[in-house]
Amino acid sequence: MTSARPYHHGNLRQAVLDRAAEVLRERGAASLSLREVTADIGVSHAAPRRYFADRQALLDALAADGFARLGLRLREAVESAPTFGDQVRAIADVYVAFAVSEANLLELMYAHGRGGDGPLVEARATEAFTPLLDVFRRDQARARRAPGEAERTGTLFLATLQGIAGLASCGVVAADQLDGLVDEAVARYGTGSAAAS
Amino acid sequence: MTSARPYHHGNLRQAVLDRAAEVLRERGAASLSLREVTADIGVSHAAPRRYFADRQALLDALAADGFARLGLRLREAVESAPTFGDQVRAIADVYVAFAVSEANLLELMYAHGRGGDGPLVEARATEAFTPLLDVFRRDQARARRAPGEAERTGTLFLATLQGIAGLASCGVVAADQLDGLVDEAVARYGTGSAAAS
DNA sequence: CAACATAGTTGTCACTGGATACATTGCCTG
DNA sequence: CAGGCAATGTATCCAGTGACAACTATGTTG
Repeated sequence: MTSARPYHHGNLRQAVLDRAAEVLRERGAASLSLREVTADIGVSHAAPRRYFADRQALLDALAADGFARLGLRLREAVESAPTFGDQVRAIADVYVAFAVSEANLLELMYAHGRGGDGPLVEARATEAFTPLLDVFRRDQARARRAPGEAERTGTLFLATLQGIAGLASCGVVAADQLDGLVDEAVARYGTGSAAAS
Repeated sequence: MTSARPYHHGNLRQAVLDRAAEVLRERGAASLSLREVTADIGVSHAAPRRYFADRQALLDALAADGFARLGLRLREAVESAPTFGDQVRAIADVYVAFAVSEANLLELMYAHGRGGDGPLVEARATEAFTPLLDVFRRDQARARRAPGEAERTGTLFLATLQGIAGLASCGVVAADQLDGLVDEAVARYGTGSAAAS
């Protein structure tokens, strides 16, 4: 292992993704340089080209991975919560935690939609939000509501969480206000049809 | 004073800002090149250095200007609406319209907070949102609520609007869902102290 | 072992942004 | 009104970056 690095890295694609994710988290997508990443890994500057056609492809992969991880966490959160209210609470906690700790990644994930080219990313995005919307769909099934209201409420809840996290990331919302905002959002959206009380 | 002299541009700073705003709107901050802007204006690429120390300074100025314009529109919206509900409605319309039509600018405005350096921008941001929060503060004054609740509700409303616009910009929310979401947000936050329901 | 496919390297080019030395203009003072 | 001087714009150079093409090392297979 201390011998000269083998010609074949063996897992270069993943190594590039890992290091790029670190840089992204620390300094943002704008200052993510392919050359720096390759230098850190210890390969030549053109090595990743085989796996990522260009810089944008690497960013796409990072965004897609981000959606996959976010979706997984949302799914786990929903599955581990018994009631609608608990699920809403768990979703809020998971989403805001993700959004705050990986603010740069989330920005990349969303900024990407405007770029236009990224069918994979878009698919991952809708897939990631499915568990969230399902929570509201199931709640709607228990009550009598206008069709489509679950999607609208769920999307509005998602938008609220995203907005909270965004304002927190950019400093408009102070850190000590964050929990209170999340609490209020959960209170407003988590009562659903069951807890009309 | 603004007479077109062959040598002294006379209004170079504003010309750079104007052209940069166009490029930002069309193609985003990432592909905003000082050289391209100066070429479009017809001066050399180093000319703006007198006014903008570097590229980031130009972006800062654009973001600050964006907050100023957004704040102005919010203020006008509030002043032209008589009741609390109307004001909330007007704020929502103005904010979402701004966020959708100037998505790249808004991204720059928010992304900036993370950059760290920008006291001016931060001041402009809080200033821009003052009219919005004031609307909720006045509503709170009419009702008896816990102190600070107005700020929290207002901030939550702002977060919701920002989230809606963000999801719409990146395609997670389709264009034909946008109005419905805004309507529901207004319904949820615009009833204020009057409708405790 | 020879031919081939795969994985990574080297070299190069175009472009971008920052820095600096220099030129031109117009004001300002003695 | 002449010479200095600051404001303004120009001409160049340098470093970093992404894209691309040609080359080389390694693994695989008949």
